[in-house]
Amino acid sequence: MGRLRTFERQTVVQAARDLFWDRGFDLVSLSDLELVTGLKRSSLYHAFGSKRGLFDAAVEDYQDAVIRPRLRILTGPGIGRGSLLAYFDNLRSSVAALPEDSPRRGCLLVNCAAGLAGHDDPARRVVEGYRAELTSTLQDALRAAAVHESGPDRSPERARTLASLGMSAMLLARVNASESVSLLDTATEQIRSWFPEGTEPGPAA
Amino acid sequence: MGRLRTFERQTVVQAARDLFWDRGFDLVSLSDLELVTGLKRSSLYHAFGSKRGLFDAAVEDYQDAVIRPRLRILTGPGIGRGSLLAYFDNLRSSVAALPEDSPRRGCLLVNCAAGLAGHDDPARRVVEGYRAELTSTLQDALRAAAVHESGPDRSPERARTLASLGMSAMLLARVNASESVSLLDTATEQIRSWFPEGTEPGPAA
DNA sequence: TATATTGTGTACTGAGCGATACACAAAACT
DNA sequence: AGTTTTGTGTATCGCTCAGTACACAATATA
Repeated sequence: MGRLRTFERQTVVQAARDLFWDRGFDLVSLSDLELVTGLKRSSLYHAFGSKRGLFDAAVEDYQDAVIRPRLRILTGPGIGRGSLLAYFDNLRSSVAALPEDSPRRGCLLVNCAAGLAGHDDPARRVVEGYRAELTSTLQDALRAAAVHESGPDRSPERARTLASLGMSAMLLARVNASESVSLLDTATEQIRSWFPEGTEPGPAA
Repeated sequence: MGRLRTFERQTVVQAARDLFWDRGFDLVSLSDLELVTGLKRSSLYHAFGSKRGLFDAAVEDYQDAVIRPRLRILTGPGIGRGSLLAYFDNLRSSVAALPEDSPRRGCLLVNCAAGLAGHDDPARRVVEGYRAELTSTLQDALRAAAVHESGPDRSPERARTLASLGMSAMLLARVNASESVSLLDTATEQIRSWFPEGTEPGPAA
């Protein structure tokens, strides 16, 4: 059926994703994309239709390769206090470990929230989906961690607080990395204060 | 000493500010600025030197006209629980009251944090200054509200939590206004839970 | 091997960008 | 009144942008 593709789609999408992650949609040009992908315009347009098409593919890959693996920590085995702590510890590493000028600092979707999503409905839906999934996943873990609590269910407010600390940390990751880490540490402190050590059941009863 | 200016500098700066607020630096063109200010390029360049110069003036005006008046609620008389509640109530109104598509939704500086400030040092410094001032002002009010508390000083973590809720609310203001309001309500709940009613001294002893 | 089909490279388009050159307008000074 | 100084309008600069036309390359099918 004709000539075969000589590049791996995923490799190209990920190179584009890191560039969009770093600079945002508007500040990435097609020449930039040619450079980082090693492809010419014609190939990019042939495969993705438009700059926006490539961006959408990059966002999808970002969700698959970055967001969801991270969220899976929260839903994994031993959901509850431990998974909440693991989630924020993981996030903390991803801010603290990267060099000051790494393009992978911060969060592509948080950046979208302040940019594209303000006036672009598809982008808004993606960002809102991310926020909703993050909040509800946090809430599930919080409820699981609170099984022995009496009184009203505090998990909705707690989920909002933790989600806010996480999103703000991503927002500040490129502005003040150490403060970003402090926000994530604050999330950890909050979790520990809500669920003191020893609250959780061990791995084997 | 020559011909007099026929426009009010502040009027022009504020028109530009609202446009930058709405769309961000990159998505505002000089033609847009001519439209909203009613001035021609030559006058704009004569008065502000460059698009960036006008943007910087707009950011300064934003701080003077929007940020600082709001922060002053926190430092005013009766600093403490009441001023904290007033601050977040005021913020809540500014999100809830504006129409869905108002250009004044969200926060110019929060948007900068996710955009310009990632790669532009002057912008980063402005955003970081804002964050630092917000956090320390919140912390002062929290400390004042906690004068009767014993034990370790919890105001640093509390300030980070409240600042995060505020920044996240601004971040989400254009994505999901009702969730933005919920975050601000969560901040209010937090304040009330830390400082139950009756904790505060009345206006007159 | 011939043909159809698909991927890639080169060169270009029209549009919009930020910025500027320069003539003209108007008011303050002598 | 004449001169100087400053604000404004017009027209245009060079550049970069996203997107495209088209020739050529390569491979699967017949």
